[in-house]
Amino acid sequence: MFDYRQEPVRTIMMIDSKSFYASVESVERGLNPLKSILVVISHAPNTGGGGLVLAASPMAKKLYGISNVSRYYELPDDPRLLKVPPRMNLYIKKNLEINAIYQKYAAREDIHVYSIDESMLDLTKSWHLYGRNPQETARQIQQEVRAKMGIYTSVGLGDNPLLAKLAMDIEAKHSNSLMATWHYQTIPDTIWKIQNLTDVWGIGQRTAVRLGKLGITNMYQLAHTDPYALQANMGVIGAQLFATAWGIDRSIIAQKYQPVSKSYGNSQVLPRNYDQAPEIEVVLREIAEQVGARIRKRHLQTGLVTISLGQAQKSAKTGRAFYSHQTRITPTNLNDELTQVVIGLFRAHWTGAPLRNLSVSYGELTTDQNQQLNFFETTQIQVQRRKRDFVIDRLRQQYGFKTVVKASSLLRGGTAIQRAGLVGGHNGGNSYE
DNA sequence: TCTGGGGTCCTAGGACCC
DNA sequence: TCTGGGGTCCTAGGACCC
Repeated sequence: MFDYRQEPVRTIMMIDSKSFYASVESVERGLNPLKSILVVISHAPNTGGGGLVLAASPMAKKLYGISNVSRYYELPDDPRLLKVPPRMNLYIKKNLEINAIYQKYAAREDIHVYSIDESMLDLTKSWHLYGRNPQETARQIQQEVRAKMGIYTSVGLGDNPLLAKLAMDIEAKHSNSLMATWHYQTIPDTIWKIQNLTDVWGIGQRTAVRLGKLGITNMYQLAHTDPYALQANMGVIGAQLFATAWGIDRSIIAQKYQPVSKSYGNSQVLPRNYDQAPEIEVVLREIAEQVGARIRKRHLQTGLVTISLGQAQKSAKTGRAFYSHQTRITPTNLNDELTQVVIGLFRAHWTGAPLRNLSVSYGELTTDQNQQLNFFETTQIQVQRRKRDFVIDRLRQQYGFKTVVKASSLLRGGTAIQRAGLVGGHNGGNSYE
């Protein structure tokens, strides 16, 4: 069907730090990450102490069937099981150290940090410097990370990024060697053997159901369906899925991924249902300013503000729990302007139904070389406001969030003070304000 | 499981323009 | 003026990933 001679053949390595958070916590305690029985569990202040398992060690998974979405109350009451709080800042630091090791093996532009525990390396030009074949080089990287960091890694090798990622997800993670290699030539024995569509990167529950309606329930069937019918049915996604089934991925790491963020946003689940506009607005202001600080730190301005409101219950009318609204604005990164837009969106669109989830996101980012002045206020006032925002940002970076707190955050409903020190909504681990 | 949190990409339909 | 046609921009929603 496909003439693979036309496809790019590279040596791509997808590396995943096994049970990363749990492994870091094990190593910090002098335990072997494969033998320890440990879970990292978040006590988010907003979920009433319910707690959510962010990571479980392999043995914890095996012995108790704990998964990464287990809740605190589902955990067994067994003293052998270590339950530890997350330290997000530590994981970020360890991730940087691991990637520094990778940089010995591949040039910076040939490394793509995919997530906090996954990186993709293009070793086409460099693998031969370290081993007689790519597998030997991969083994050496695994050993070095294990020796220096105590962390085990799963490695998928492939002729392109897609094959490497699938080799890692589907085979390497579950094999004893923690390594697997997938080539174009072995697709019938690898991709086409995948029975569960949702195991495949890019196919979630909804897509699996849609494919099921077309009579497609595994990867072999997907590869042997009529691609034109698929595309007619599912658009670009259909074409992409078909390519995936044949292991086709024409991207090259150095070209495909530009690390520039397109948007920044924060969201949070509220500690209870909020049904009063003033207390909802307090939290929206807090989030609006939190995201504002993030874009100011990167010297960006936003031209597109989006809020998303999650209801306590699905709407009887629409059947949905979430709705979002956005608006374009003259680019800014000033708190007063951002909060004004966010609150304006809220007041224009809130249905009045109780809310449990709030989010604010800033897109259309541009650099803030020059401040856009508006027509309604004097230049002096606007410049002062900008300075004030930056001064507060610096104080908080140095001395902690609570150094400067808005009076409104002390009102009923505010969550910012409680959440100070969280990283990605979880405990940063080195913040004792 | 949208009652964890932070992102990206795609699509349908409407507004608006010529 | 849903009965001409093409194009762009914008918004809201859906789906997926880690």
